[in-house]
Amino acid sequence: MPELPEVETVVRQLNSAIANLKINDVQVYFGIRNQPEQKSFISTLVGKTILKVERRAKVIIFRLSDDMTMVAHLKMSGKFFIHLAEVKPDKHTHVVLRLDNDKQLFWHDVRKFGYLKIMTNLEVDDWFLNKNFGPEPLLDTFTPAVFKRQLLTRKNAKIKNTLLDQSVVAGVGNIYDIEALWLAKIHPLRVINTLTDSEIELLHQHIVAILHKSVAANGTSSDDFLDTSKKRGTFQDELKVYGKENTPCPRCATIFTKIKLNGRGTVFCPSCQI
DNA sequence: CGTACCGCCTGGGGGC
DNA sequence: TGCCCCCAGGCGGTAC
Repeated sequence: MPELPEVETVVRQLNSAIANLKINDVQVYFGIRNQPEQKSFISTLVGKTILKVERRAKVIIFRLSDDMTMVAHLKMSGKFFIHLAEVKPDKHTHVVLRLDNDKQLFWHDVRKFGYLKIMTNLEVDDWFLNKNFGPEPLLDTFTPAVFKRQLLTRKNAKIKNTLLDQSVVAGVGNIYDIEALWLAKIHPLRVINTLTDSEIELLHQHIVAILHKSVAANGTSSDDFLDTSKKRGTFQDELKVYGKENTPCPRCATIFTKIKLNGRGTVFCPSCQI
């Protein structure tokens, strides 16, 4: 489940591998979510140059020539692969871009939740405004005070749910949410209103630290995340809580509990997360 | 308005 | 071996 570190890993690789390459041909093997006009999808892309690749929240942004932009969301299982010209698509490859230098960019998505969408640069600005994404947690401007202000926009909600709200903080998903709460010793059901300033500061510190560490490890491949070369990240080796229900807490040896919160598996220590 | 929760989609794993 | 059911979850849409 790609979150900020996994998306950042993909964006860096895309940017170094395909920036400044021209799109010479486009094949679509499956209808693209949010982009029903398949003909215009293809005709808009062909002939454009990929100027650079960026990230905002968990969205991948391909800046194209002629003031156009393609955005992509990996959702659960979306992947970009960079292949040489002779590699053939498999049953889950939905789009292939043939690029300069005999490179191909594959859009691959088993569960089909992800999307690609093409807009003009004017449209994409509006699209992002409408998303109302919160602050980027890896920027210096994401201070404890900013974090507190963002949290207080949802003062009666549970902290576990609130960290997943992309308008509060951009880029946190279920894995880093669970891990950061354990590191900060905060129970996932705590209501925002009840958090002390020192708890908020501690949580802020752990969110920033874990995201940085995971980016350095090329993300978490506890499920099926792969980078653009089909390589796994390594941060799953450093997870303390996610996927470890019914095993002892490394801090206090109490057996981890698992509950479901808004349909998401939530593992925590019932003893030292208060 | 704030908050909670369904459903999209598929492969993998457990139970029998 | 095979069948069935459940699980994973980001987030848009919707209900309350």
